[in-house]
Amino acid sequence: MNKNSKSASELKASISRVDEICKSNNLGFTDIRKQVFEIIVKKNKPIKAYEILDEIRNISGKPSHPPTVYRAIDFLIENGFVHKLNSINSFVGCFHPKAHEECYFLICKKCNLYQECCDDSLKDRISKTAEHKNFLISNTTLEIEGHCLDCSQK
Amino acid sequence: MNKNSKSASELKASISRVDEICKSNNLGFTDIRKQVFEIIVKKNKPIKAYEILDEIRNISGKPSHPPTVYRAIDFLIENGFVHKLNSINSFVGCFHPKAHEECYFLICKKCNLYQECCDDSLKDRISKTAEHKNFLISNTTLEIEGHCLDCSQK
DNA sequence: TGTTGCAATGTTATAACATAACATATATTA
DNA sequence: TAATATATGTTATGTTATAACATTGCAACA
Repeated sequence: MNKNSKSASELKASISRVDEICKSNNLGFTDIRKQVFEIIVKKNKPIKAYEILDEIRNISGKPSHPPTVYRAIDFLIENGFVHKLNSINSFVGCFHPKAHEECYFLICKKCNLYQECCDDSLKDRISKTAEHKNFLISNTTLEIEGHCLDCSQK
Repeated sequence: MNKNSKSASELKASISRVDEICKSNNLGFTDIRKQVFEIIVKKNKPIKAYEILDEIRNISGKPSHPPTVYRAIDFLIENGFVHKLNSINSFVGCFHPKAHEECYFLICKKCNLYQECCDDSLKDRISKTAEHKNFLISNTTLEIEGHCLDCSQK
């Protein structure tokens, strides 16, 4: 058992949390969206759209197409359940949806593990700079690539 | 005349600065690399690889292929003359090559203008957090999308 | 003065990532 | 039940990027 796999209960909790949010916000957490979310969260590493597509095909045995996956991803991102890592064209689940707007990521190039972080002082620093330049932020990408402790020791 | 265009002298200065750096570091600033750099700098907005390719084809009248452009871009990025904006798959010239390792970008979604910024306190904040998590940074992507003053007033 | 080695470029093909456009289904409700 | 809205299916294609191998040009040096 891989150290990155989430326990069944963590996984279930994560899904039901999103389920709750959708219910109370009147968002359709459809089967496809749920399945895509589950695949992303289960992997617990950045996953690519076409990997998700393959998973779906394997699971269902039926044909499935890119737009299906991208639409589900769009929904999940729009509602803060998933983030896109632009530097590696991959997606990760968000473990505290609606709890923040901005976050940043540490991504290990070797083992591919990532950490999602929130840091108010960093967030403040960024907004202050933007403000100072009279810039109105709509979204921020902050991705730090490198090596995690384990991998840098090897 | 567009407010974003660089004056001929600024452009020339930018190119000769890179030229100098290449000479003193024994890097081959070949015709193609120079041409790609010039196209990027001249545009003064984020430019896409295939736009560069089109430019080259227009200028030379000869066939030209993606690898040509991507190789030149790789060289320019490796040596800090150009940055990639991951959030919009585009490239921008760096106006203070070798003067820094990390920088961040404000990108206006409307007019597509960008600002490159260096902010030591922000940089410190980021390295401290990474350090705290025993993470060894190799490169950072920090891109802020939104609206610049002009565009948010319109 | 070959010829060897290397860095850069040319060329073909294809991989990887993402969306447009239109058809169909499903659910709600006027 | 017709109208509307939301979601999904399907085909095709657009966009971004690289693999793989051939060729060129030039410098080192035997």
